[in-house]
Amino acid sequence: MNYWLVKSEPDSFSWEQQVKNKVEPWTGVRNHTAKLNLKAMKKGDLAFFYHSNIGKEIVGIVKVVREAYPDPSAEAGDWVCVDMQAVQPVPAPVSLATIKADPRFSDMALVRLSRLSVAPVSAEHWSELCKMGQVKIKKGAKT
DNA sequence: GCCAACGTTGGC
DNA sequence: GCCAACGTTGGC
Repeated sequence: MNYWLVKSEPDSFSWEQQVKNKVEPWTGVRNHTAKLNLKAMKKGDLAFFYHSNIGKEIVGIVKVVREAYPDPSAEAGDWVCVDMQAVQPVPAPVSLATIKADPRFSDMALVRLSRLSVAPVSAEHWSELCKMGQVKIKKGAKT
């Protein structure tokens, strides 16, 4: 089981839409590093849903329900997407400013590679961020 | 709206 | 194959 963080601009696709649609293909990744991360995702992996640009905070948790397959939105190239399912919201959204201010997270990909839209999260960071977000762990969301 | 970081493109 | 120029992303 691995943990991830995926970014989306709420203007194009928001957490609210993810919740409404329940399962949504995570398309549009056009960065090779991000693509590698998508390919490394396994069914059942969990990911933080992060709002970039507007909000700049972790607002929810999603689960990988379908592993990498060719991105139908790509006109050319071997880009991939996965299907994400909304699991639960983060009751107390954790902002980028908060994460940056905490030395514990100084080596997080989110901090170091601000432009990477699909990034890995260590188990330690995951459980710590869940605590900070006052996330009540549901089934399948083991720490 | 500006700027820094990063990726991509194109000339050599 | 190197590197400068340019475009895009995302934080501020």
